[in-house]
Amino acid sequence: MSEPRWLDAAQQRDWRAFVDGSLRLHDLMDRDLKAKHGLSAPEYEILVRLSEAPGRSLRMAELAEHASQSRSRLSHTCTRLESKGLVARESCPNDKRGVFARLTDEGFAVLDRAARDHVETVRDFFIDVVDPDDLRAIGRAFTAVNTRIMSSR
Amino acid sequence: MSEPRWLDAAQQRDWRAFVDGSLRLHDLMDRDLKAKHGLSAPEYEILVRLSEAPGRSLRMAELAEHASQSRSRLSHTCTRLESKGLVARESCPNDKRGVFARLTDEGFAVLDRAARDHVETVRDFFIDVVDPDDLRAIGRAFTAVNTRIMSSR
DNA sequence: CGAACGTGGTTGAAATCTAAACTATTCCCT
DNA sequence: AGGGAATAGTTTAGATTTCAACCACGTTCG
Repeated sequence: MSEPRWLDAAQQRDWRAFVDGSLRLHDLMDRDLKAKHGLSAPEYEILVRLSEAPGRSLRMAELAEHASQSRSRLSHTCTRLESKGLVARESCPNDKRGVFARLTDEGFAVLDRAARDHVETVRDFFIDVVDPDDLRAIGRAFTAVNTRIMSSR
Repeated sequence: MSEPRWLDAAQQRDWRAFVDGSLRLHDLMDRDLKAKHGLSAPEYEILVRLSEAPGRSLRMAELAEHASQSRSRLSHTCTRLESKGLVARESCPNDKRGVFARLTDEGFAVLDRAARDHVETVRDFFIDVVDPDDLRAIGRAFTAVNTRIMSSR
């Protein structure tokens, strides 16, 4: 039961700044999307990933992976998106267990409008206040974090 | 209705890496704390802030601010923490509307144990996989983000 | 003074999220 | 072929979070 390797003062400051900043930033984006387009952040994320997939369609499990959501949560969220007419579920011919989620035309239209506003907010509160070198550092760092987390399972 | 200033490919990669990485990282921390100490991330955050306050005690509004939580959420969470015996509510002598949240000795003990494990996880999945220069960049960047968000209200 | 407004905090209901159980299908192995 | 383990996805129940309404006290100003 030895003493843990505590962070030094600078590491602690940096880690805290990140925890705080990222929480507030996510929160801000969520409110912004909700207020302007009636989409929560996770919903938006799902639409984005679908829009980039071939045929604007993905298997549920794959979509969950891309959108960093649990399958259960994805199921619920998709049900909501479906009832709003933004996403459609289609069964998979090969694998009878499988289900595709497909972005509808209306879903695409909603996403298109939302993305236009969203990018401005991202610039306003993130890109424009961060030094370009620091932005690249963030990209490197979180790519490494993602790799680390993936490798842990 | 002009074309928005979309992010370029590199900015997009970096922003996405951050969104993804930070989501997964928060999620990981939350699960880790829950599994080992029965504390959710927001609960842990509250205990940390209280432990650092003079008298291990803060006004609710101030605590909400420090912990980046809505007042309503803080109220609910404190009620839970109180029923676990980790936090105590005390009324404020000066301002009869006011309420102090104070960390109990048991709360402090629980936090102490949790923090020892938590710091190892933070190292394992963040500090140790990020270049020290990039860590400083993250500190700078999110400090700026926090400032920007604060100034917007 | 006292009426209007602002602040601190709580509450209840509705929405969302998590964890575990469950159904259906496919895979693997003998 | 066929029985058990694994995978895909959903569902249910319970916990947490949000949102708006609310109560109590304080502050301001005519």
